[in-house]
Amino acid sequence: MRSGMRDEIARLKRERILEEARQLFFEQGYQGTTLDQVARRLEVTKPFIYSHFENKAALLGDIAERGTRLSLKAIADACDRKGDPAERLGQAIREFCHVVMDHQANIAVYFREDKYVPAAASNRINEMRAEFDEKLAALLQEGMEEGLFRVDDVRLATLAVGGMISWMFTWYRAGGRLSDDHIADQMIELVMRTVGYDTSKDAGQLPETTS
Amino acid sequence: MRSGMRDEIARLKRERILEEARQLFFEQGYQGTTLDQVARRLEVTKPFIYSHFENKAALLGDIAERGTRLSLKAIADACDRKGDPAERLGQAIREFCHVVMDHQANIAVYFREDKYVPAAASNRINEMRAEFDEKLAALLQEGMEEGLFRVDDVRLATLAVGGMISWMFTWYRAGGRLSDDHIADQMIELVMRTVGYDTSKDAGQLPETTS
DNA sequence: ACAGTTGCATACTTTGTGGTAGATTTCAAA
DNA sequence: TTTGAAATCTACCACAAAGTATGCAACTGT
Repeated sequence: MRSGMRDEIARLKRERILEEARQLFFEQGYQGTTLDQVARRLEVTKPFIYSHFENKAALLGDIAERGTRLSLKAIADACDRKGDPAERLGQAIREFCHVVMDHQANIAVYFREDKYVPAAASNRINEMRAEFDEKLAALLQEGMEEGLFRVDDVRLATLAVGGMISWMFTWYRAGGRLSDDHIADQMIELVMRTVGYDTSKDAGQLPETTS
Repeated sequence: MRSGMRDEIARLKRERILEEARQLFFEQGYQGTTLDQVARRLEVTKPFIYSHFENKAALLGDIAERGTRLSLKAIADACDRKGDPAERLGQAIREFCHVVMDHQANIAVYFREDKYVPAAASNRINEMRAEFDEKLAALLQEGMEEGLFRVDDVRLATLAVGGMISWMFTWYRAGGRLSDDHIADQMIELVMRTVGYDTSKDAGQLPETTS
C-alpha cells in the first residue's frame, strides 16, 4: 500500500468523525453530546476518535473553523472579483447565503459554542472574522464612493448586513417553503435596499413613478 | 416581621442570584459555569442557591425567559400603539434595540444555551417568539397594504429585520464608539430601507433628484 | 510465511460538579 | 431570655463523561 493511501484513509476517517460530531453538536449542543454517542453513531469506540483527534475540543475547533473559513471565502471571492460594487455585493451575499444554508450546522455550532473552541483555532477564527468584516466594509465603502450605496455609517451597515444573513442559521430549514435559490435572491434584494442601492436603475425593474 | 417583607427579601435574593448567574453564563457559558462559582460571587454557598431555585437549569430558564419577554414586550407595545405603520415600526425597532443593548446577557445566553432551557420555560419562550414574529409580520403586512412598505415576502422580511437587530447581541459593547441612542437611530434607518419605506417622504430628507 | 508496525477495542481510572442530608446559626415573637 | 422555626452552612455523595493503559488483531512490506 502506498503511503499516500494511508493518509487518504486517515483523512476520510477524520471527515466521518467530524460529520457525525457536527450533526450531534448541532442537535444536542457540544456539552450535551458525549464522545461515546459520536463513537456509537460511527459504530466504533471512543479510542478510535482519540486516535484521530487530540480531544473533544479539537473536534469543535475543526467544525467551527470550517464554518468561518467557508463564510470568509464566499465574501472574499466575490469581493475580489471584477465588476461594479453592486454586482459584487450581490454575488457576495448570494454565496454567503448558500454557505449558511449548506453548512448551517458548522455555523450554528460555532456561534453557540464559541466559548469552548480551543485558543489556537479561536485565534485563527477571529482573524478570519476580522477579514470578513474588512472585506465587506471595504466593498460598501467603495460603493459609497461611486455613489451607488448610501449609508450613514459603513461599519454599522456592515454589521447589519452580516447579521441579517448570518441570522439565517437560526431559522433556515432545508426543504422549507422556499427554495434555497429563491431565499438567496430575496436576501440580496433586502441587502441592496439596506445599503441604499437604487434597484430601479437595474433593467427589468419598474421605477416608482411610471405612468 | 410582616410576611410581605419576607417575600420581598426572598425576591431580592432571587434577583441577586440571577444577576450573578446571568453575568457568569454570559462570560463563560452555562456549562462552563459552576454553581459554586455563582455562590462564591455572592459570598454564599451552594445550598443557598438551592433554597431559592429548583436546580441549575431553573436559573437558565428564568434568564432566557426574561430576555424573550422583554423583546416581545418591546415589539408588542409599539405595534399596538396608534399611528401609521412606519412610525410604529420605527418605535418598535427603537425599543427592541434598547432591549438588546440593555439586556444583552439575557439574550445572548438564551440563544446560545437554548438546548439546556427546561421544557416548561422553553415552551413559554417559543410561544412568545411566535407572537413576536406574528406582531412584526402583521405590522409589515399593514404597511404593505397602505402602500408604505414594499417587500416580496413579508415572512422573509420579518426574519431579516428581526435578525438584523437580534444580531446586535453578538457585537454590541457598552461604552463603545457610538451611543446607544445613535445606534438605535441608525438601525431604524436601515430597517426602514429594508422594508422599502421611502424615507424621502419624511421631513428633512433630500429627495434623490433635486436640482 | 513471517516480523513488525499500526490501529483500535476492552476495560479502567479520574475528576469535576450537580445535588443533598443533617448540623448550626439567626431571628422574630412571646 | 427563651423558644421554635426558617434560613444557611459544612460535609458529603453519586455519577457521568473525558481521557488512558494494555493488549490483541489486522494489515504491510520483505
